[in-house]
Amino acid sequence: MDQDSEDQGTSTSSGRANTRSRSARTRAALLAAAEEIFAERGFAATRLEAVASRVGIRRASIVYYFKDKEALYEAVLDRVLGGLLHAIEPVLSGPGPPGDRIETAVATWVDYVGEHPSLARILLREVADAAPDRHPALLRHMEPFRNLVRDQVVERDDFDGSQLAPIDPLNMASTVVGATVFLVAAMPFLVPNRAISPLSPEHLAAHRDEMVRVVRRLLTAN
Amino acid sequence: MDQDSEDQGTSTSSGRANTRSRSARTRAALLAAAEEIFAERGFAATRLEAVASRVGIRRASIVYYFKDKEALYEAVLDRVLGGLLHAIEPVLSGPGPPGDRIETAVATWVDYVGEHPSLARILLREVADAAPDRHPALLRHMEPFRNLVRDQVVERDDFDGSQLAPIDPLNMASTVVGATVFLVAAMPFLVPNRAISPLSPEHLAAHRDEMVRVVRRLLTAN
DNA sequence: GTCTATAGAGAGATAGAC
DNA sequence: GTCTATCTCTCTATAGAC
Repeated sequence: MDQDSEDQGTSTSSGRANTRSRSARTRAALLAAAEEIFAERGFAATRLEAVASRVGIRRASIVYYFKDKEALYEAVLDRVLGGLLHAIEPVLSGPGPPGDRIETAVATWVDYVGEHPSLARILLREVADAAPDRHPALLRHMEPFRNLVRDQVVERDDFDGSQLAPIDPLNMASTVVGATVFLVAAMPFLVPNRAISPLSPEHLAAHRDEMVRVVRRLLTAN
Repeated sequence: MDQDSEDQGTSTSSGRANTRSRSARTRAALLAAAEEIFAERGFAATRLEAVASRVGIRRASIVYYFKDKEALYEAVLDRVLGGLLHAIEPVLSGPGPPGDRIETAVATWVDYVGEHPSLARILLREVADAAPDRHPALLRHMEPFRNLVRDQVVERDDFDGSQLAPIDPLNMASTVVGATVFLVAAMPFLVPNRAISPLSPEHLAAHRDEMVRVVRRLLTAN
């Protein structure tokens, strides 16, 4: 989950100042373009031609940075999920009572996705791709998140000696995540007129509050 | 939205008893197979070869029933959304106070999707495909649903003279639909062991109750 | 680093026999 | 109704020049 793995060294040897820099910039542009296009079209429908041309290079040149289409996709997943983890992990592992932190994390999650619609679409597709056998690429990138959830559950058990609400944390997480990604992806085209707006701040705020209420009840009740 | 458009007549003329029947059965099998495969792989990744072979015919024979891949997909959408409408419309348009009917419709929705995981995946993909410009095929099939929602809103305004809760019905619907389809698609592979189970009855029941609570609060509060 | 050129594999669509 | 055969196009991956 290495957000920025610019690990092609600072130029192999006796590096000129900007040798690495151009490469890094092209690589970053490639990742950004791929993220958008994978999100909008899905893996199978994405044309490497489209990714390359958006960056201003030729299709065959992509291979200099990424072995093949799948490696590119994996790198995108890594980047996009790394960003999410980076946003959520600190608030979830911070100070304060577990319940509060979870609520804050949910609010953070909603805001983050609202600002990163690509993430919403990619999650939507990854989950749709999940099959009894064909585990989606997502699974390989989810361990940090699973650990976060597990730690929270453990902490909550410690913190609040009372019988924990018999919630399945995965059930809860799935519900919140699903509601948010669907909303973020769907609203822009469900709302008749404003074709382009990603998601109005009011809608997003209402949704965020609603999600916080949902987890609050789930964490409290029973 | 014609659930079963077996409108190739009862055999063109002087029909033998089963001529139409074989055709209809193949067509139905094709639709069922296509629904599953489109749901699991998505439109682009679906191979007509896979659909044909599951039905026991050759790829080229599909064209006898459906002009091309896209026509097949449209027919699948039509079928699957028709089934959903068929399940929900009566309870939403039935007797009783609007609020109650909406809550019952939500419960019906959750149960229906739980029994039709293909629908969950297809909705997930359709929403992910939605783009500022590229309106997904789904849009063309959604009018009946939009009408249902609109009628409910109107009725509720009539019924309950008090100021209606200032909820955006689309926001609410999107949240519920998203939460449910995501859960239905994700649970089977999020839960470690039981690789195959579509969704445990307990999880589904908990989710259904939760969704009903969510809409109840949204319809009441404010 | 980026390009041109091409190999090679599918996959959808079509024609026409049975 | 279903099949075989084939056409054609698109896209990925690779080789190698600059």
